[in-house]
Amino acid sequence: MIDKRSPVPIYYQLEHVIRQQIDTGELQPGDLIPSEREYAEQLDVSRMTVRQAITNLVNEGLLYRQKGRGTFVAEQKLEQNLSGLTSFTEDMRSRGMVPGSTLLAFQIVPADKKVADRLSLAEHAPVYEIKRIRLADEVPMALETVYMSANLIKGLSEAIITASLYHHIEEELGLEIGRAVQSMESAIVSEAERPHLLVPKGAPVLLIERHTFLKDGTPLEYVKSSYRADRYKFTIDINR
Amino acid sequence: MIDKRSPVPIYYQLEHVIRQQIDTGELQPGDLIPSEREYAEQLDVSRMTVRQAITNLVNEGLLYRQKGRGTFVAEQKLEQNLSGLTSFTEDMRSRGMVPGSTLLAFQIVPADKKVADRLSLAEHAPVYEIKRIRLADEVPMALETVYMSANLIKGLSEAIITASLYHHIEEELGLEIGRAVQSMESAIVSEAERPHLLVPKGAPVLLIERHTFLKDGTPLEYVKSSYRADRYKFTIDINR
DNA sequence: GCTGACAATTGGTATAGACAACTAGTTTTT
DNA sequence: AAAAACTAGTTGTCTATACCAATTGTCAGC
Repeated sequence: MIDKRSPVPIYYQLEHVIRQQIDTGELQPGDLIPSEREYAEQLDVSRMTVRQAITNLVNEGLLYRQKGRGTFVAEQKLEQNLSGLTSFTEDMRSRGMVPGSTLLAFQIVPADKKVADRLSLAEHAPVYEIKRIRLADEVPMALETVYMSANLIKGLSEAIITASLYHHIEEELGLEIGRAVQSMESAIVSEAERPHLLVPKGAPVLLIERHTFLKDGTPLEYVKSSYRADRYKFTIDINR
Repeated sequence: MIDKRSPVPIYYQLEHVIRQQIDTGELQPGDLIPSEREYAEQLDVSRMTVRQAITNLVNEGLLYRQKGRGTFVAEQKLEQNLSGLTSFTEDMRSRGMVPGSTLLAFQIVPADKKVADRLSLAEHAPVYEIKRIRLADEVPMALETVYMSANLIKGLSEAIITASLYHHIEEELGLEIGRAVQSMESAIVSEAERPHLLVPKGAPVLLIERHTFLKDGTPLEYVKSSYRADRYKFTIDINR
């Protein structure tokens, strides 16, 4: 089970063992695990070594300690539902729906002041403007407009957009996405959007704006979307 | 600087000192901090104790270690704009507004099916119901309803709520908040809410639902809020 | 000038032990 | 019967020490 002569640190081996016992269900959420001294004696290692293994698992949120009582298996951690940073396609799939898309516009335009600012470009610099209706199970879910620097992402085509834009950026161009800042607000559907979203006059929409940046901080894209409130709810899981 | 007779653990005191030196700029990103042995000798404590302090700061991302070289101050962490998990009070303060609150209702009621489910309680179990108008710069910003198990959080009073509910839970009761799941959607203001929010008929609101859990997985609270769309925008920073 | 050996310094892993603080149950006292 | 004292077991903090592994600089030898 644990090999003291192995070059793999003992605390790391023990971590692995406990992690597996939780994975396989041998240890259930709420279960009391053996005490630190018990592990130490059983494995013939120092208590501090056991402590190091357990501390790491506590920091990961798999276990929690209670002074005077013992150490317990934490409730199952929810997957981090960062639907913000995943693509629309992944987002819909994870919700059990079939994603689709209708291209409304795909062109290179000079950046207006707002877009230039968001992408840290000079005004009138060439940017792609991509407008799409996003479908879920064939029904309109959102209206989306993407802006990206045409100099940064060269040679975009309609085919690439239809396939997977993110795949192209990360795999083909080798650009690494670092972080995204997303803001959300509530609004009433505009008359311009209404025919595309097929909602009644005065219907609420969730307005999402996203700025995506590469690992080195370069702005990659600026996206504005309007989601139908009757079909879309944004969920986020926050760990302290 | 460090008091060995203090009941506050030494490693915790040292953590605080280093954290402050980073805050004040005495230690800049990229700086090499004193070695573990140096700290140990200077403070006349064991190296392991120093290590514990540094390890915690490394886990927080404030420092990073390099074997054979030393320990360095990490690049400035993006502020985690988790406006979801901070309280309304903190959220408003960080936006430069003065938070306020008007208590509409504070009572113990039997949990209905939905609330009981969200809090993992039996139906009709006693829960606090706290309804408030949240103000920012004296103007209504949101309507909020909080549900909490009356058996878990005993002895709540109006005074405690008005002061700081979270402070009471974490400091006085010693409960540790672990994570929160928050969902957001767009909606039209209901006629029941309208008089409190002072918005015209048909105005959009941002509906936020939050479930907060303790470290051990116990549901702590279930909160429903309606934010005025004309005054509130939710921002989130996502790191990959 | 370059290379290799060496030493000094750093963090990484591990030991053995001590006492404090807290919890839960048992026993004794009141 | 209730309260208090005790006990055994837990995690929390801390010490003192040892050796390992990686990095860096120095110095001798070619």
